[in-house]
Parts: sequence; structure tokens; C-alpha cells
Amino acid sequence: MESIDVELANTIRQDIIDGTFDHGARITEASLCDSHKVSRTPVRLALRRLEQEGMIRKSEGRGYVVGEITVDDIRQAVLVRGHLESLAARLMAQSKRRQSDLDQMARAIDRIEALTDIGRLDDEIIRGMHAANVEFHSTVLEGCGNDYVKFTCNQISHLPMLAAGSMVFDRSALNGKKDIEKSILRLKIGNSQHRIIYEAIEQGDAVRAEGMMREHSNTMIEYIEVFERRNKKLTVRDLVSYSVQGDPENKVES
Amino acid sequence: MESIDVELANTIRQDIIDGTFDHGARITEASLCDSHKVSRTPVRLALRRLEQEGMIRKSEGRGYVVGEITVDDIRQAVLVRGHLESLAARLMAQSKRRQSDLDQMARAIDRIEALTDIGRLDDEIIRGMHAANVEFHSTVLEGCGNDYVKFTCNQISHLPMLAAGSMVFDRSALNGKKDIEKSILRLKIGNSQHRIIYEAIEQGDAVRAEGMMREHSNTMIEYIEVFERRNKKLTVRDLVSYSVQGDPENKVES
DNA sequence: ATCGAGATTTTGGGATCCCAAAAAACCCGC
DNA sequence: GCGGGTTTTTTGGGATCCCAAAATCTCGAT
Repeated sequence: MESIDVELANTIRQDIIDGTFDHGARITEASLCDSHKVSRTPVRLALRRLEQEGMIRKSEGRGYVVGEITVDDIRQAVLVRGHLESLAARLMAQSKRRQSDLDQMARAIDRIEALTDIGRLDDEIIRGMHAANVEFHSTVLEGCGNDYVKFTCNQISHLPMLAAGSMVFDRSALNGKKDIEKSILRLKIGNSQHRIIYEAIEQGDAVRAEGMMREHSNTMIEYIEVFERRNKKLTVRDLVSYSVQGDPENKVES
Repeated sequence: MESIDVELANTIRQDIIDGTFDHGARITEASLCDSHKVSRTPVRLALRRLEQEGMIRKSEGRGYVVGEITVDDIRQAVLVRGHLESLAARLMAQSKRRQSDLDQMARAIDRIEALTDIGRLDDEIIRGMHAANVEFHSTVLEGCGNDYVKFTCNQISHLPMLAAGSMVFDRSALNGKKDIEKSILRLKIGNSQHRIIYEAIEQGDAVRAEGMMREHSNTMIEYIEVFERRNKKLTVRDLVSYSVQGDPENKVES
């Protein structure tokens, strides 16, 4: 169990993402103390934390205002993350890459392939693929040799869909056999990109690694745009429901 | 005047950068209360802030350990910043760019040019060039249309040499006329890169804008490496003394 | 009714207190 | 002397209190 202030920050963050607060609503320490039944000390810590994360901003004079998170914010943040991941891929290709990281990536790729080959998409399998995906992406961030790439990625990873290796998945559109096959195909294409990235890194082809990672990262933006076309009034909450999130513990750690 | 906890975080951060603490030294709330004559509340806030910034890490069990900042850290962070700036340049070129941002960049370029044409390098002039440089780089980050680029840049901007548009300058090596002319030439070359970036953005040439910004950002890394060759035992403190930092107020704000 | 000065309430920053958990010191049996 | 268990001290999390600044309200003068 984390300390109260971290938990509190998590719940408030989630509330903001869920749209529990009105846009630009003023938020005071006292009200949070009251609603969460804690003293002001952890509330203060939580608010400061959220302020540093950019979830809330100091308002004119007193208090904070909740920063509205829009689908466009998510798209922008995903773009930044992708750009950073592509840097990681390039750096990893340039570095005297440690074999262990490459092996780990290969194992993740193989695991995803094995799971896609099953031909089903139940929760267990999706979870497994997500875990492997997290491992692949985390390993690149870890193995690139530049700690600040991972660090900056983590600074936006509290936003929905921005945890390392998070996948997007419209479970509600998995009704017919056709849908499932289509989704599996998507996953296989994504994994083939993983394999290309792996090969490029292994061969030291930095340009190809960076380019492929950029392409790979771009697919999530494309999915967001697909969802937007399908639903003009797409909300962040919709996106959250589409995203596969593991246990918060799966976040990239040092 | 900021609140005590922010000030405290600033001084502790500076102490860490200056190497006041031993590497990996344990840091306790009580000791800071004592040494800074404040109560534990602001100390706690300051420590949390520094932890989020990555300046300190939670140690096993109790307390924090100061994270040693090395020249290599700076180099890595500069690389990340440059990568993000190059993204900003690309995005700005792709966006229906607002003329006002381009105008501002042009003015900054002209100001730098006017100052380099003077042919001297006294403090006043260096400050002026630095201010214009900050304006150029800040405008790109602001004008790219993706708030998270600026946000992630700011997340590492507390490190030395990583504030937006910070310049590097070995004042001690500005003795002879030759040295000054050489430095001015460097600055002129840098500003010509500014101009190319400006033109590329203005013409919507995203690839060129990104590439040139990458090149431009790379020069700081090259300088760090020049300094390292000149001084095998280059410390972060040395780098700080070489970097031109404006008032903290000049930091990129929203 | 309107505006502004003063009074009142709200709010956030800081200090202090308490407590539980962790670390360190201590002690005893071997 | 040494290991293991116990006691003591240290340390950090949380609650509460106080205070000054800010915001809001009130009321009187115009």
C-alpha cells in the first residue's frame, strides 16, 4: 500500500480523467479533505504532485483549477511518447547493445506471436499480449542507454493510454469472427514491426530502427483517429475503455 | 517571493548540482529542517518535488539518497531536449503556423545577428544574445501546437544547461582577439542555423526543419565533448560555469 | 442603486504534535 | 566473540493548530 498522498493523487487523477470535475472547476484543499476524509497534509502533497504532472494548475489567486484533458491532449502526448521511443530505438541501435536486452525483446516478440497464432482474443490472451508488449517497449526505453528518455516518457505516463506499451482495443467491436480476425491481423502487423525494430537494432541500423519505431508509434494515433471518425464525440473516457492497462505495477521502473 | 518549499527545493537542487552532497548521501527531513531552519512541512514538499524531478530517489527503507548528476547525465538530457525540439520544429512546419510566432522568431534572429555584428562579447551583449536565443527556442516550443513537447522539455529544464535556449560559453577562453572572433563565428553559424530553421518552417518543409533543428541541438553536445577533451576531469560545476543562464524567470512558461 | 472601505470568512502555508514503522543499539545466552 | 532477539532511538506519515493573505461579504456614503 502506498502512502495516502500517492493514493489520493491517483484517485484525483482518475477523477479528472473520468471527467468527474467540471472543466476549470476550482479545487480547494478543504473540500478534498472533506470528501476523502483525510487531513490536509496528504491533500497538499497530492495537489503538488498533480500540479507537477500538469493535471491541475494554480489558479489566479488561491487554489487550483483542474486541467481538462481532451482527446487532443492524448493524441499530442502519444505523439511525444512515440517520438521519444523512436529516439530510444535509434540510441539502442547505435549503442554497443547488450545482448540481454535484445534477447528480452525477442522473447516478447515470440510471446506475442504465439498468442496471436492461437486465433482467439479472450481476456487472458489480451492480457498476455499486453504484458509482452509492455516488456518490449520497456526494454527499448531501458536498454537505449539514455536514462532521460525513460524519465521523460514516465513524466507523461499517467495520462490514459500513455503507460509504456499500452495497447488500444475496442472490445465492443469484437463480436463477429471477422472482427476478431481483423484485430488479430492488426496485432500481427504490429508485431512484425516489433520484429523489424528488433532486427534493425540488432544490425545497428539506427535510421531504420528510429523510422520503424516512429511508424509503429504512429499506429496508436491512427487508431485514435479511427475511433474519432467512428464517433465524432469521442471522449477521453471512451479512449480509456478502449485501452488495455495492466496493473499499475507494470509501469516502467528504474 | 515563492513559497518556502519551492525556494527550498531550488537551493537543495542547486546544492546537488554543485556537488555539496556526497554521492549517494542519505538525506533526512530532520537534517534539512535543522540546516535550513524551517519546519518539516516545507521540507517534505521540497523533497517530494525533487523526487519527482529525479534529483533524489527514495532509498531502501527510509529517507532519500541524492542522485549524482554527471556530465554524462547532462549530455543525455541535452540529447533528449534536442530531440524534442526537433519534433517541435517539425510540428511547427506542418501546422498552419501562426505568422506571429514566425515574426517573433525572425526578430530573435535579427537581434542575434545585430549583436554578433558588433564584434564584441561583453556581458551585456552575451545576455542580449542569450535572451534572443531563449526567445527563439521558446517560440518554437510554444508555437509547435503540441503542449506536451514543451511540458516534457520543462520536466528536465531544471538541470544545468537544459533551460530553454541556454547557451554554452567558455568566458575564460575569451582572452585574445582571435578567441573572440572564433566565438563570434560560432555564434554566427548557430544563428544561420536559426535562419534555416525559420525558413524551413515558413516554407512548411517539416523534414528540413526537423533535421536542421537536430543539427542545431547537436552543437551543444559537441561543445560538451570539446570541453571534455580539453579537460578530462570535466565536472558538472565546470559546465554550469560555462553555461549562460538568464534569470530563472526567463524559463518557458505557459 | 453603486461604489468603496472596512469587517468577516475562507483558504493555503507553515509549525508542531503524535504515532507507527524502521533502524540502530543493546543485551543476553551460547 | 557472536548470533539472535529485545529495547531504544530515529524517522517519516498524518493530523491538528495557527496565522497571514486573499476573497467575500456588509454596510454606509453618495
